[in-house]
Amino acid sequence: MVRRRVEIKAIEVKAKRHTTFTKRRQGLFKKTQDYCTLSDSQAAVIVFSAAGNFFGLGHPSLNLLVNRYISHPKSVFGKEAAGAGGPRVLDGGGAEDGPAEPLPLTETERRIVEAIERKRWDSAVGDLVPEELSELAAEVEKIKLMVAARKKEIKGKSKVDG
Amino acid sequence: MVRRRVEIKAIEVKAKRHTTFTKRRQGLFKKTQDYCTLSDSQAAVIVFSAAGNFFGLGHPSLNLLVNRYISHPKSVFGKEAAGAGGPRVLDGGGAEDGPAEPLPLTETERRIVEAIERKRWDSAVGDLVPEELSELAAEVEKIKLMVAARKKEIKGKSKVDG
DNA sequence: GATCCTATTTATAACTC
DNA sequence: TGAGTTATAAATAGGAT
Repeated sequence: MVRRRVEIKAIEVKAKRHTTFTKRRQGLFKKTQDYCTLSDSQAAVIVFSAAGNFFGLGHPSLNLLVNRYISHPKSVFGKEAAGAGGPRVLDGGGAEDGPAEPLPLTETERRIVEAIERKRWDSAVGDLVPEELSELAAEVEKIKLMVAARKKEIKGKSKVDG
Repeated sequence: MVRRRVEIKAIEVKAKRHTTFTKRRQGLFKKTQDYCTLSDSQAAVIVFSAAGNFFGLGHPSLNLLVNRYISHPKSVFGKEAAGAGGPRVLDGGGAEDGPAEPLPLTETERRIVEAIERKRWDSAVGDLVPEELSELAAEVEKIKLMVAARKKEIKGKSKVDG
């Protein structure tokens, strides 16, 4: 019965902390869904417990929202991002013409090129560390998005041009 | 003064809908932050308005959480490789040693390599014809599967953090 | 543990400035 | 527009089962 108001600080007692982790997550997810319905918006929640367990929710879907975020200019993955300290992304920013000389490749990019040339994707990926995997995963997402966009473009043209 | 309880359905009146969109987002973000503090967890929220405006929040950061999600086995990257009945394995199923000399690249592969080197994925993909798109899509699938497999491999080796 | 209960705290719909 | 105010609905801490 909520004997007293909550202090917003880490709950010391493990059992209580876990109960709160479970109960509040339910509340958070419900609020997120109500939010989308009421305001005709799209929202997603990503949660990782201290132990590393994953919980996620998204409307219409978590993957769609993550994709949308990744391709958004305000994300570090987005085309217009590329802040000084942020992780490097492909297509590093300019809508301008291609650079006169190739930009230096990251280690991950170098691995990919090598993998393609040797037709041995597996051997290249097999050595990646977690950070590189995340980078590669983000890059793959970008390719997927562009493939989808190109497909849409083709579809649109075929309707008009035959 | 909350004259009546909220019905969870799309708010018709535009002004009201937008007010709710703004106010509830504040509440959602606050709850998310409190949640992380109280239960010692990590959480992120991604929101897109109906008009396409982006709002995001993450603890410790949105990018970190998205990265963590992307590389998590339960994301789309992990799902497909997880099951025994999943798609067949990449790289032609051969456990054989790599070829002594590089195989000739397909036109698509050549495009990809060039794209990586120029950091201009978009321009490369933008010129693809449907057949090439299919090929690229297949390549992307292969990367996804190997990322997932590698992720699984890492997880198995390390006991992981606390 | 999960789920139900319920006294309180918290969030917020309508309103005002 | 956006930032309070306040009466009421919703969420929830601690208990009970």
